Amino acid sequence: MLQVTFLRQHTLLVKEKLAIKNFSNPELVDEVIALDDQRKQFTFQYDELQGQVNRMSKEIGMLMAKGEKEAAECKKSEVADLKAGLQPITEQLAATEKLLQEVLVKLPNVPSDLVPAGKTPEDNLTIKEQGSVPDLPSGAMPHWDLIKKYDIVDFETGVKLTGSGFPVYKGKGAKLQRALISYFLDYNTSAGYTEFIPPYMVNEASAYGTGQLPDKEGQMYYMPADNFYLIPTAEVPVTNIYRDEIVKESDLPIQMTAYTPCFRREAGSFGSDVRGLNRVHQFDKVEIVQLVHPDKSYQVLDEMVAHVEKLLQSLGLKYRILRLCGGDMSFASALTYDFEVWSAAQKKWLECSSVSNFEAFQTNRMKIRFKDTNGKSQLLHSLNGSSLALPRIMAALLENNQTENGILIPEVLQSYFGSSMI
RNA sequence: GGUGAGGUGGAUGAGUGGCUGAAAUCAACGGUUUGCUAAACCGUCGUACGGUUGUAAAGCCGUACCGAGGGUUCGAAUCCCUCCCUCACCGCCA
Repeated sequence: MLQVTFLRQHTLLVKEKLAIKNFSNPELVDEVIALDDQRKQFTFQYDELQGQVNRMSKEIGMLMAKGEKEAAECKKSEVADLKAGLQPITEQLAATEKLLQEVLVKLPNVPSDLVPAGKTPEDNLTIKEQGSVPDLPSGAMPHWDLIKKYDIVDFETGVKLTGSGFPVYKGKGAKLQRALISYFLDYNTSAGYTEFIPPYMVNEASAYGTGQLPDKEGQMYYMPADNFYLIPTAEVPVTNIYRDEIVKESDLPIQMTAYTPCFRREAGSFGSDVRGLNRVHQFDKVEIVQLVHPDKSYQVLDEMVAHVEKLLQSLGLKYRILRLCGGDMSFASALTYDFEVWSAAQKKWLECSSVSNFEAFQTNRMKIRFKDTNGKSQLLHSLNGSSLALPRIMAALLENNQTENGILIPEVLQSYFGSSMI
């Protein structure tokens, strides 16, 4: 959620920038400002009247104490008149505030200056491409065949247990998941992130805080009996840890990491996009989240990108880094870098991480603040990224590392996995 | 699931209709002093919104907030209703 003062100060700029996100209702910005003007007016009127009521009530109390009943009764009727005038103002104020809020949440975050214009993923900017394509043996297979050959992931049984998109990992497949999770977490914690194991279900307030609600409820699994949502990413519970908190500046930066399963209801695409592990309803992911001083968020974004990049390098995967164009960015993000790994057998790029700076967009909603050196509270900036999402990493590892004798396990994983081959 | 108790500022905790935006203690912050890994003393110490003064830093005034929402009343942390949550014991269970 954008801040109204920011919209007032940079009205034109905001409209220009929102155009880069292909936002089609720039007049909503003016609407917000007009509604806020109204809000101020009604607030002023309400405060004035209510102040009078409060003063008179005190006087009545003093008159009663002195035993001047008649004077008190007289005042009471005066107050009654005032209160009659107060009621419509109260209603108008509430209505205006509600409307303001409704319009405000429709405005996406303003993209940073670095964001390229564009509408589709083709317009994303490739920042870097690195790593080599391995020479695959003849008869190289895509991962959905490899997992059958080595019997490490079983989709059919997943369908039997739950439905499509709920894979069952088995034997070495399960072990490899565990190895990846442990390796990723250790990598993150040694970089200074604190590990968390959060709940996998959240309440409405948390889902609202990170922007899943309102609007995107269809993308989450919902438990009506308890009004809980299954988390689509660890970002939701982890960022909400600091909801409604004011932290000390000396406690910054706050760096958190968590492994969680992620649950996504989203109606899938079609064809090879959804085959195998490319797109599933339940998957594992290790997430990193930072809450930082607003002056530092872009520096931290670069650090997080470098952090994820080194992790991919350590796995020996060919990857590329994209700076997302306005049209492909999420609603809440100001700047996003996507990481994609090369799937040698499918001959396509698979997204495995998305690292974003949300500036104060999320923290404004969640009221995550810090006290600056002058003792004033200011919103923090929030950032998050995957480090990393497992299924596509697994797919790429299986495909790129297949040999006639089996699948090679990257060196950094071997101590976690317990052997060098599947 | 059953029974009971309760939700007050960073923490503990007082406060059952007006002088309570809220005692006290602790923590935190600033200072003084003595000195050595600390004590004593003094001071400061919630948030949001609105108005106003000021170039600004900041100040002043007002409004709201004592789990959330509603009600009674001239006036509510205090009374009533609904909801949420926490704790304890019991039941069930990993």
